[in-house]
Amino acid sequence: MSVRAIKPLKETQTRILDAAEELFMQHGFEGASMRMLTAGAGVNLAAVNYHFGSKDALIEAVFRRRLDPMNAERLAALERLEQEAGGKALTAAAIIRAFIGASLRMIEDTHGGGRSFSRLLGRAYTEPAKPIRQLIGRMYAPAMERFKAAFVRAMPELPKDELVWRMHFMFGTLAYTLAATDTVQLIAGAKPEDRYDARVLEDRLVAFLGAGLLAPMPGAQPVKIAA
Amino acid sequence: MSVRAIKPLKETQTRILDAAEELFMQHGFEGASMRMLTAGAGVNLAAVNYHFGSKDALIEAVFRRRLDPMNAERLAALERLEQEAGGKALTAAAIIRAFIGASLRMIEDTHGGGRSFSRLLGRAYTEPAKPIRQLIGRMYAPAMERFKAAFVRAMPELPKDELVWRMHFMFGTLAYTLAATDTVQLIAGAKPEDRYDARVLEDRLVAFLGAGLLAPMPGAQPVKIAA
DNA sequence: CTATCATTCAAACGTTCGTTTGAAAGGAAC
DNA sequence: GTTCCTTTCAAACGAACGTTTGAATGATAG
Repeated sequence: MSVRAIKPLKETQTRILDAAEELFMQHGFEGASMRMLTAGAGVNLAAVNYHFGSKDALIEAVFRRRLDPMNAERLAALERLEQEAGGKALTAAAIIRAFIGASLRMIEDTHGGGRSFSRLLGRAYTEPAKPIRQLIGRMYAPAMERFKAAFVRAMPELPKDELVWRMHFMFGTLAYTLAATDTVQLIAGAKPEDRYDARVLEDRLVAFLGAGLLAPMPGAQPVKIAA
Repeated sequence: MSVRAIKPLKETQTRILDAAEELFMQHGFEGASMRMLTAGAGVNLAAVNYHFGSKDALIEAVFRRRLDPMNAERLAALERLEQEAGGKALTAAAIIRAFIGASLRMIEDTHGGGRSFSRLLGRAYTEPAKPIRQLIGRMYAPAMERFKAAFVRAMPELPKDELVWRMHFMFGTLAYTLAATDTVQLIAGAKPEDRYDARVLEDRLVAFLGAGLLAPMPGAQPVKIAA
């Protein structure tokens, strides 16, 4: 662990991670072969097994590199909001913004590779392979608990069952928006060029999700909420 | 094309399609091998290539079998609504219900295999493989055009750009809800047992999505809509 | 200069992949 | 009974997969 050991080691590992991010996004985890990955990174075929141990371990490393800081940023944003508010309740819209902001800012990170990762992340939620889903679930768990509690405080009159569902829906919207920036063009008229303006996208998402989260309860009269 | 030719042929093809639906859902398109698929269907390894030509053609057949009728059902529901309404404008909620109903009813079809397919469909939207995405897009195109027009009539004051985005969000919520009924459990407290009650789920989705679609425009004051 | 050690490299490992092949099976037509 | 034709079957195809190996490489420490 001398000076020598640090620089070239990190060099190679980083190049592999960057290439993996891009190629996993393009071809999926099974579709991107070791030969593809190492060729894309400009390293020897054996380098992934040497530095990470296996392909599965590489997949985990790809997620861990971005997801841990991203969730930390989320939590920091939420705590900043709560401190600024003193004891007062936050609005649902503000909490949503804290949650999705970290994801959306990554879309704009074109040269740092964040954009590839954000799309990859959007796809990972529906990945068939169980280990990957479990990994994602584990990495998100602490942040989700915190945000759920924040939403409960912001909307005390909304039943917990319903909140859980609506957070689920919110997550789906975000995941799909991240994943599909370049994929299925289901609706004619979508303009790809403004998809990557994170600020506009954030406003649109907050408007849509905020209204959805605060919607009147499904079955009952318009204002059953006031109990 | 005698009597003989029809019965056993459909038998084998159907068994392959059923097994493929289930196994593609569990392992993904690349993860489910031909040997897995044919073993699951109880047919010879060569049967897929004989009846469908290739694995890719099988994937297409799996989607086509369910998706074409599903979109036809969607369009029929919309037209029924419009006829019932006479010349009057439909509500956004009613249109949403017509759109998502066909998908949700499939979740409840446990013995017919529809449930496997609905989850598979949810995943296909974020599939890395381009041919699959293009296939899905092509199959949805006519229905999406129709529903977009219906939403425009129902919400004439909403700018078209914004509508396209909100339909995109709506689609994401639906796709994720279909795909994730058994996958990522991001939010603690979600109860799997009531996930498959399509009627309750439909009401919840309509409440959430209806509010989102009708949300005030993002940037401006609460009632910029009235222009 | 020599010894050490993390890293890179070309080559090969055994396995599994999707597909093809040619023969066997078996009912229908005459 | 023989011919025809669709379907099934066991076996094999070459290609690509993730991983392992043992020798070269090259910078560092004594």
